Amino acid sequence: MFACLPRLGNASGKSTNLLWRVELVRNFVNHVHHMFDELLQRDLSSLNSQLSSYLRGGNPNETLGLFVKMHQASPILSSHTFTPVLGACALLSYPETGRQVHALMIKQGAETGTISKTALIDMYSKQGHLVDSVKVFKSVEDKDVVSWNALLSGFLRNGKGKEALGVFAAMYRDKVAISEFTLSSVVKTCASLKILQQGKQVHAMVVVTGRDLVVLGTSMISFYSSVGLMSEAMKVYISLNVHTDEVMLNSLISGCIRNRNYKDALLLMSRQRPNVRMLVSSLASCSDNSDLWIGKQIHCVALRNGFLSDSKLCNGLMDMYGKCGQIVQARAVFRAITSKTVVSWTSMIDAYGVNGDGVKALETFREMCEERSGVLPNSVTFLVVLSACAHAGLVEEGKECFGMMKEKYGLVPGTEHYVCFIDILSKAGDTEEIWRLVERLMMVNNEGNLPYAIWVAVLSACSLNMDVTRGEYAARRILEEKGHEKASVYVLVSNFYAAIGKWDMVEEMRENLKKKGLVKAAGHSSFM
DNA sequence: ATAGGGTTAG
Repeated sequence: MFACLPRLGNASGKSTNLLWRVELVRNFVNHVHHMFDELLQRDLSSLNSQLSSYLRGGNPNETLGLFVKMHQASPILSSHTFTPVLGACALLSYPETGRQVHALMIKQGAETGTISKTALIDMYSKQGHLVDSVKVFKSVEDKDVVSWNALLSGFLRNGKGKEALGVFAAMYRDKVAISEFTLSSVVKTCASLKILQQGKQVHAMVVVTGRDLVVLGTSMISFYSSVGLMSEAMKVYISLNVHTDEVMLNSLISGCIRNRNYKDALLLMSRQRPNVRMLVSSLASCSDNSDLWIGKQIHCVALRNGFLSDSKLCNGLMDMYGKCGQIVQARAVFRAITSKTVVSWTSMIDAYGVNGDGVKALETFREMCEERSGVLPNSVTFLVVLSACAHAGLVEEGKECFGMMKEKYGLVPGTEHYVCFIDILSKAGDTEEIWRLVERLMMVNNEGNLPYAIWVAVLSACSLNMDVTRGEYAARRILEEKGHEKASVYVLVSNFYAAIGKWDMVEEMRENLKKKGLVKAAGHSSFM
């Protein structure tokens, strides 16, 4: 609506513009009147459905824009206003907008009721604010299956698989009648945790309930693919006797490629016209497997079908070439992209970074930061830049970038950024500075707890630099950590003690491993 | 109000 207003910035200059300025203000006032008239003519419920239809059409910005105007025009809104608006907030990832809407809901008394609260649970979890999500869930008086499902998928989305299973168990205890939404999320949880037994049990439940088999079947296929059981995935596909569902076929094809079953992949690919989404997910599998040959085949298919104008596909190609060490090819794809997004730039920087060319990575990063690139670096960009610096031992540049991230771009470093930065400082041999950083982090963190990954980074820095005192402190923190009683913990700590020559402690770690039954059989070659 | 494809970056 405001797009048709003249730009006030043009009014600068001579006094002859005065008349024009008056005209401009008059236009503006007319415009506002017009806007109010328009709003008054339509009642709240039709505006609410307009909000929903913007959201369904994939235009969260339009939803928020209309909402702001509605809020200005009339102070009272209904809960049907807020649910689509929360959905838009969830999509847009401006963390504070959702909170502001929540505050407004409380002010208007519109946050009560299961449906409103479920929308809040969903919004907070999609924003990564799990704590708030759980808080809202606890406040729901009449919890129904949908609010439970929203909580479950929230844990899943935020990488908390174990907690998601805990929610499922709680639903069982509370005798909640589960739905196909529940099953779908639980199957996905089993896939992310790679737990075969539970996944099979859920498969049985899917068969018993017998509803929505195409969607649930697709989940089952991707579950079996992720645990490496392609024969089971294939069985599900055949038993459903639905051979043309694009989503299901894409799931099966990318599973085949991930498990290096190229024969079946090609066979299945011939059952549908190639589509961008399928090629992109296949490319991701090629990147993981460093399968340059099949990656090149996909490049050819994309070329023949005219898909090279798709920037997402090009990003996938760059990533594949980068991971396969083909930096020249990655660069060629990058140069040909007409509208480079932040992902394109980040993929290119990372391609240089993983190939050890920190200088080229930084050069590309600086080019990206110039205004004419039209994009801004985000937190993933900084992560790949920092990891390129760590990899190539570019200490000063790494420090500069870490500072720039906060000061110039206002981005908050996450655990991964700190891990990378500690790695950089470790390359400089500076455990003093690492320790100052750790102390500063412990001050701001509640109860002086730091994420496990940070202590791991500190410990390996201490191993590298033979810092016995600080290393032993980090080792203690790591061993105290709950839920990390895995072989990798003892191996990590044991490697530190080996580095500083404390062989009695190395032995103690080995004893710990034995006591907990974590010792693996020694490796041996497989020929007879 | 919740659910299917490791769509692209670590």
